[in-house]
Amino acid sequence: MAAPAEKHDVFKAIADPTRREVLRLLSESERPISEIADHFDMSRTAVTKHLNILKEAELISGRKEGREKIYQLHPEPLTEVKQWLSYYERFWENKLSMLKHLVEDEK
Amino acid sequence: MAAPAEKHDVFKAIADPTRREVLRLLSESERPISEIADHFDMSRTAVTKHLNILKEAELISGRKEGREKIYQLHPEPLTEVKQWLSYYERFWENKLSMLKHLVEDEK
DNA sequence: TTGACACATAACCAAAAGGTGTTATATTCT
DNA sequence: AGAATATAACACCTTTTGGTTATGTGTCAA
Repeated sequence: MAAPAEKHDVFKAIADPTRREVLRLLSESERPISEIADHFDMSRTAVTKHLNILKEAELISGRKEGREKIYQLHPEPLTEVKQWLSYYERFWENKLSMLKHLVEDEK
Repeated sequence: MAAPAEKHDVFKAIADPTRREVLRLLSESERPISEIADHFDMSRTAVTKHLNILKEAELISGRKEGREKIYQLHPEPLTEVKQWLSYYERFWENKLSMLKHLVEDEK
């Protein structure tokens, strides 16, 4: 049975600065956990927890390679955030929309 | 000490579904607290807490009008999220070599 | 095959988040 | 003035989050 798409939703996943930094690191290149942990002032176990949350949000995935586990970025779920955000873009891109949006039937 | 001891960042503010729903409600029109609370299955007190978090993130503002407090959307801080996202957009829009292996299609 | 390495997992803890109800204050309407 | 309404402020409870240390499992290399 397929994993539930959003056990951890993306918004929660990116809410934490540490996790955002992890995503940035992985956007540069895939890395093993130890290399990721070196960038933070916390234990490797704590980093692993963050990685698991990101993995449940399907923002990263890990493959085993020998005794290392290499994590890599999966940016697709971020489209959900982008779509959510696009609804609000009109409010700052054209100021007049504060009146306009009243006529829209959203949802 | 101009900086508030606990400035809620935007990412944290939008991480909660209830708060995102509040933003959506306020995007339709400004509303008093009681009207917002009617949309949720929780106490008005709990809603007020969410409003305060949104206010600290400067996503909403409230003005007193008689005995009511009217809350209004301020979408500007969302630009921070948009900018953060734009860094990752290229990863799914331009198919950079690093992410070649990502062949998942969208729903 | 023994020992060091890389990671996972479990047990535990403190603090923050998210909820409740009650009381207090300010405003409006008779 | 007094009653009703809207919100703020306060105290408290429970769950989640983010971290720790300790221990276990699989892999590589001498």
